[in-house]
Amino acid sequence: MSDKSLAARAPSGTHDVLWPESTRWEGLLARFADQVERAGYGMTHTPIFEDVKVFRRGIGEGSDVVGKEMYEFEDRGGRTLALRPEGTAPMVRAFVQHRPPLPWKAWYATPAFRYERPQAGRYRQHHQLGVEALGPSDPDLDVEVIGLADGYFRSLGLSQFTLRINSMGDDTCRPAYLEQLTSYLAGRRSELCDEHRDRLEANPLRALDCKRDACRQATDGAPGFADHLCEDCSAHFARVRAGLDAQGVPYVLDHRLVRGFDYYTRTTFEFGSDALESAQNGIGGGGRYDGLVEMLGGPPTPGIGFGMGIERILLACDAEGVFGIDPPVLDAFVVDTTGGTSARDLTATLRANGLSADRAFDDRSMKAQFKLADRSGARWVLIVGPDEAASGTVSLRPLRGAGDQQTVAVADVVGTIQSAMADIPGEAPAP
RNA sequence: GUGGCCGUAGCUCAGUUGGUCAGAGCGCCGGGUUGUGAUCCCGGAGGCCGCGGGUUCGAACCCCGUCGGUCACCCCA
Repeated sequence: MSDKSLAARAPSGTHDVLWPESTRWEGLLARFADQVERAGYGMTHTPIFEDVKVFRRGIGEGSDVVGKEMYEFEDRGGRTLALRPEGTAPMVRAFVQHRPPLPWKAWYATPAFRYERPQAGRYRQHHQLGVEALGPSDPDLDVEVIGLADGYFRSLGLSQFTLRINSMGDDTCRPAYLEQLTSYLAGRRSELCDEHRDRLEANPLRALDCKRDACRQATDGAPGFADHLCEDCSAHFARVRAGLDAQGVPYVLDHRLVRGFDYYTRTTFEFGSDALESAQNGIGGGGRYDGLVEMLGGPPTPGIGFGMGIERILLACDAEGVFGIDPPVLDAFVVDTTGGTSARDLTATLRANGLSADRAFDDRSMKAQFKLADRSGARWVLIVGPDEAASGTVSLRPLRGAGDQQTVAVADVVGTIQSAMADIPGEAPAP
């Protein structure tokens, strides 16, 4: 009995990742782990939900994410929890709780939840990869973190993306800048779009990032943060840019770059795909958050990190035609037309000897079994028909590449395949 | 959350101002004379046309609602 009112589909804004698409996810993860671990970052797991205060205090009450996008709920014990809307605050909370030695360099892969109107590239449950580096205030660390993101994207084959960077100053220079910006905008209050006219005092920075023409024009001559940094912030930012230049990491300065979380200080950056038509083209972003550890109850500890969205990276890869799905690969596929017992035992033997092997079930026709063998990407098909069964042999037929079909004794099957594979560079089975 | 567009077999889609229109390609399954896939040929299974109401003699095609997708805004990964 089917029940159409019970829609058998994932909730709005969520999605399943089936094979073989999932192989891309695995590849993405493996590549990321390889790159950041070579830079000294260690994999870190934190809970998928936290006390809601971790996000309220960390990301900021005024942010859209906290204000209207959190999956907040009360558990049976009356605790108010929230599914993590991003990765940094939980990581910093874990740091404050455990106080690992500095510098603490960690990476994560996690789902993130935000209640937004779904769109292509924007999901209510999406997945992020990221790193956090706590301890040093050294601008060279900024360069390292940004460079890791840039290098990772390039290693996937992506090239059509733009890195934008800005500095948002610190407690020393930000108040003065905000004052200047506010008074500048106040003078042009009537030119701003409705929304930002109302929010001018609450969050003047937002107007800089507005896409409407009205705000665009009104803010064209607005003072840029980069020109109003204090001495320390200015020197820091200069060193970051020099480092990126030295490492050949291309970027553009963007004084309109305003990130949505309250915890950012000094360096902020965003990677946007130029291959994606959609407005949802941000594939990664991050920045320094020198005050966040304190906000979450820890000792003054600078930090910087980035997060990137797996779904959007994949969309960008599709748009650029890179990092495609690897075809399935199997060492052997057993075709058995004698009832299946040979297939049963042969696959077990092959697997026990480190080879990958599969077979058909339900006693299908030889033609059907061969089609499955072909689809499996198997290098060899092991055929067991009446003749082989009677003589205790197996016919070994290469499905891909050169070679003739040969008949070998059952006892020699594993050895024959292993030695054949040893002749092919890079295809030797795991010991 | 606001506004626009869309929702037909597993996938991509065609369906004439509502009346044999429930279809195609791909995929899947089976067969092509008794042991060999990816090509080719033949055949087959699968949709109450997202769901629920309404209008009508009659709706996949019209109206309302709802769910989902998508685009822009918002915001971000």
